[in-house]
Amino acid sequence: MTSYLERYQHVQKITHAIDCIIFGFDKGALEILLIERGFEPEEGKWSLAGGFVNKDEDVDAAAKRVLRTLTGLENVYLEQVKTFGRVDRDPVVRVISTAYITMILKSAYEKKKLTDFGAKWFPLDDLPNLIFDHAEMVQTAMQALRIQIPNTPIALNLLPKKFTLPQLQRVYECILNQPIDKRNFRKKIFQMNFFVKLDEKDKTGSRKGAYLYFFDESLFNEDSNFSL
Amino acid sequence: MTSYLERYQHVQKITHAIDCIIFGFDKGALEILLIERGFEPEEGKWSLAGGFVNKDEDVDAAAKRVLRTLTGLENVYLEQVKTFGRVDRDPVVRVISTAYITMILKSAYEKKKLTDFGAKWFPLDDLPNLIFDHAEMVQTAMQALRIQIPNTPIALNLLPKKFTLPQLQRVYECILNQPIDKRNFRKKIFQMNFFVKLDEKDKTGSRKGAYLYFFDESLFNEDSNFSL
DNA sequence: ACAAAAGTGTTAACCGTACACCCATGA
DNA sequence: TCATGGGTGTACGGTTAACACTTTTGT
Repeated sequence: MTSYLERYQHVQKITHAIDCIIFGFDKGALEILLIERGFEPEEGKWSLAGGFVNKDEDVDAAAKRVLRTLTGLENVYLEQVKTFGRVDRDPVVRVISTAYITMILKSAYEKKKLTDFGAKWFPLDDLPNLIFDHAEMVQTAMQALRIQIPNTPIALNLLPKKFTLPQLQRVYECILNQPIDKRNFRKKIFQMNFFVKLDEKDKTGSRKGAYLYFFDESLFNEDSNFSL
Repeated sequence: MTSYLERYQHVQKITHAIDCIIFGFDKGALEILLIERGFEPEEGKWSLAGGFVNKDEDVDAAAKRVLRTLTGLENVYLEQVKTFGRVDRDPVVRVISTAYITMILKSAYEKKKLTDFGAKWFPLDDLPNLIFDHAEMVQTAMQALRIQIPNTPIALNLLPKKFTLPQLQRVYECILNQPIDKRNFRKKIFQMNFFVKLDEKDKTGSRKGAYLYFFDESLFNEDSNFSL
């Protein structure tokens, strides 16, 4: 009987990458953070924020590391979307890449880091040419997002702790790419008891001002019937 | 400016595996095909059908190859579930593994191959101890399946081309793990025009016999409003 | 005073769900 | 004839979707 290690002797190893679809929300629109590629092939095109997985590093941890390096943020929302494994997806080197959806607060990251890395925000409906299969990764991420947001509160990661209902509705409209009826949207909010209304108003969006709300995690954990 | 290849010089490579959650349907119950592990560690436990991805092979192709080798079947339904990337998921060697849902017709595969590989069918509700994180893979696959089957016809891959409605209902009940009302189930079937009723009956399940149906792919492609 | 965004209820259509009996057949 | 599984329709309740006007306030 051959030993376990011997069985692995002949096995081929492959570079494993991660790529992050980093979503942000600003001025009423969804954006994605991209990095300009400074070398061939595909020089001048843009790419998702990515990196390679080290031998002694969890794949999820690699995604966190890339996020931290690029934005200075810890505890970012991260979710695996899919692994892209075509041999020719990178024309030069064989790389298998696992794509992650991530969401960051545009007010919170370290802007200097982004400029160091040549990163830039692009509105979702006006993306530049992307390298390799990164456009497909974005498509796949959007589909996954659209399926999930009616039943989980992940979209809240795009807004500050305190947010207004018009802001939240706008986030949903951007992700679903369709208008939502204001009254029906609020009706659903009010059916969930973990959206807590504050006495403060945010006046940046209108003269009248909109009430601020926050999402009570512990109430949500007791009764997580999320539906929007 | 460093060349592209130089940039990859230092990058660590990792063994990449695929593992297939192979579903089958037999005698009114869902089953999974497992392989007995004949070597340490975890000797005597069972594992999903897996294999390694070659350098010049698409990840999807590796999954197809494993399926073909094990069952002799081509054109099997295959769908990526998730990539499992913890450093310690295999205690001896670093292996990243992409899990696939697959469905095969229990009447169609080559039985001899299965015995050659030490493979065996297990009912879903009575699985043996699985190696590594394979139990988690099965869990994840079931969740993914349950979400998908109301809106896609993938569950039909578990049945022959011609099938009866009681059979199909049973498949849905097994995957969702709950009884379904017969009349409501049929009402939904009849709303979709791509389920075509034949004049033949299948008498293996009852004295009266149940009408056979088939799923018309081309009608489905025209109007794919699948809902069950 | 007016422009601009926030906030508020009701109704009709639709969909999901519950439910019980007859039918065909082989043993 | 009887036991077994196949086949059929309706009514209720809940959910979703459509819809218009008033309020607040800064300029």
